[in-house]
Amino acid sequence: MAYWLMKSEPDAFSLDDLCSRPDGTEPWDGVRNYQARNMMRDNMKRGDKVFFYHSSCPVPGIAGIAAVVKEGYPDHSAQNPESKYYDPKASPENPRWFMVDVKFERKFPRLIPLSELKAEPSLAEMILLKKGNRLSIMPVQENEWRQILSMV
DNA sequence: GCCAACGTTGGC
DNA sequence: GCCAACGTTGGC
Repeated sequence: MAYWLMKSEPDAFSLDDLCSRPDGTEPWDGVRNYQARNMMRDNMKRGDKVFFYHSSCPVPGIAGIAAVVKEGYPDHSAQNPESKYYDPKASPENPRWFMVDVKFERKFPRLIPLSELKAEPSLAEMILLKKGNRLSIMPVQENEWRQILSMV
């Protein structure tokens, strides 16, 4: 089992939104970055755990945990001209973009702010904290996962 | 709203 | 294949 971190803007889709979905499940559509796509298409497996990160908000940070419940499949929003995620280069033969389904697992009693993650020496190697990183989906090491859980 | 950092596009 | 221009991300 692997660990991941997925970013979402809470104004658009928050951990609470995920929790209130039927079955607590949501397709992670709209990712239009090849590195992130490849992770969803090739690497994220059913049962993997995900930190749900809130970005572009007053206090960015980790809000809780979700799990991968459906492995990579075509992101059909890319083929829907009505969708804001429409990509004219996507087709049934070449879907181009992929997504996974994630399911709500747990909301932390408090959000773990980015500032605390930055201040924790043992997290110095986290991809999230690397200068210039813009990935919206990234792997998390097991020791990083455990460290962050201890900060909840 | 600013801006650093990075990704993508497209002319050549 | 190079690289300048442009677009996006996301913290601050």
